[in-house]
Amino acid sequence: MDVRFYLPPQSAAASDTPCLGPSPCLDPYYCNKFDGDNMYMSLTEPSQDYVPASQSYPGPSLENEDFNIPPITPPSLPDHSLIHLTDVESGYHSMCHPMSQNGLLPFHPQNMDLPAITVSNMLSQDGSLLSNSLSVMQELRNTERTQYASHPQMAAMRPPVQPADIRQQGMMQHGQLTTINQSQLSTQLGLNMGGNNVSHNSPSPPGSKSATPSPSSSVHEDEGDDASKINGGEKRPASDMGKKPKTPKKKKKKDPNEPQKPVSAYALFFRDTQAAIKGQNPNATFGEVSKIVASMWDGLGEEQKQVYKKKTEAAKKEYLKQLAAYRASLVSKSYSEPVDVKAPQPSQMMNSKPSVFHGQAQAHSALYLNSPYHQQPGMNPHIPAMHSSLPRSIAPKPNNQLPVTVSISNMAVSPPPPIQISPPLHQHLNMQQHQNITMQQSLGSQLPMQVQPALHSPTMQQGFTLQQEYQNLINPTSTAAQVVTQAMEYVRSGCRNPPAQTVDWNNEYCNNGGMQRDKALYLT
DNA sequence: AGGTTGATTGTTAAC
DNA sequence: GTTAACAATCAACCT
Repeated sequence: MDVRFYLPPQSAAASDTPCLGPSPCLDPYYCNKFDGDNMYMSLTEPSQDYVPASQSYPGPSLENEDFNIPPITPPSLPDHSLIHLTDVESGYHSMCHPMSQNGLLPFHPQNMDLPAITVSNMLSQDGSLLSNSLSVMQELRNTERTQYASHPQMAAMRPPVQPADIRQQGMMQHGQLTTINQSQLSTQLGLNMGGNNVSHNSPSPPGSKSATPSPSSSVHEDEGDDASKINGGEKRPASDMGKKPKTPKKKKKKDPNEPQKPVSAYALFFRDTQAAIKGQNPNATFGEVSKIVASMWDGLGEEQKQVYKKKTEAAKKEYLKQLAAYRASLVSKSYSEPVDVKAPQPSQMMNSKPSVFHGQAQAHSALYLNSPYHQQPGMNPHIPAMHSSLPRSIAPKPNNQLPVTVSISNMAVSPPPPIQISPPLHQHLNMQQHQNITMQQSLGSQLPMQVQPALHSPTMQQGFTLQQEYQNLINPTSTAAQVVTQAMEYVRSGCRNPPAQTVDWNNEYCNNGGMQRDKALYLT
């Protein structure tokens, strides 16, 4: 019998993260504390800069992926000195992100018939950020139906049973679980549920096991191997258990440094909402949560959806910027690589995929127009082979459990290994340096490392580039401290007075940023 | 197809 | 041989 103890990737890092309560909390997700008066519930909120632990680390993907948006990491970091503050103590909690600092949720069981759980990242009806607080009236079990019974208005608002409702009904069969009253949830979220005030129970049968089955891994296996393993007594994939056969997913390998595509509006909504749902129903399965989120999304007002869509669009724009920088760095890398790599044989050059480079070069030709390198005929034939050697050898295998540098520069890239670059190649890096010139102007003094040879690594340069881009977005003239100050001012003002020239603080900080950093900190 | 989350498990590398 | 880290997979739903 093989007994495993699974330690979530975040946990190790979380152990030294101030998990905010009287006692240490090793679980970054369910960090519940009770200090006598307040119960703190940590709902670590996934965020855009959250890098999944199970991220693959493939070679550079140079295909024509024209849509990747990397995580955007706001420049400021949460002040963990405030983590113990309650709403009263930290005035702005109630205005914006009651738990954005650390994911802690003030919980006052003595004050309520219905304990409230506050969840961030929610939008108000008019599209502006509510305090991002979602006070979920946590119903005790079996209260859902009585809600409608005792509140005729709500009962009247209850829409005809919809498919999602049917699903929910099915989910309500179990009474053991904490009930989520979605109408109240929505109300607390400030979301216009469009009359879709359907209560959602997220039953998890007592003793229900994990939300998801654990199919056997199939890292190497083909479909045929699946059968053999299954027959060998291993756990059968859920797809074999009376469910529709699932098409085997074959994730293509991606460069870990490659900007990540922006997630859809729905995905953002899912991120924001699932934490609340899980907070209410820790035992809810993913499927149940997903259904609830979906029904909430259905009931979401168009304005609210638009807010999410705008965020997606903003992320898209940011992605395009970062993608350009990323691809530029790839090309720059490709120039530096050959130093230590044998020149490819002619046949290799023929077999290499010209599109790999050419596609990139074309896609970003504007970036390279000034590159002397590109003006040198006869150089291109080396490029494909250079790329072929790029992948993992250059990009260190990211380890999410390691203390990935928390610096802003790390938001999109992993710490690059020192790359030895011969002097001539530094010339070619000028291309990128040119791109980064603004970055260097403002960050140069702050980043003395910049002069170190290792930082000629395109990867690092890219990181700085992105950092600078982000900073420029916020306020081209701001220092990091000023940025933080602006953020704090904004938050204190209830997220209603975005500082001039700032990036969309609603999106980047008030709505997500704080939690993003919480998540990021857990990861570190 | 790929994104959301988290749990689980197989594989692999390191000791 | 043990252990830790990584990668893959699944759930329901949306884009």
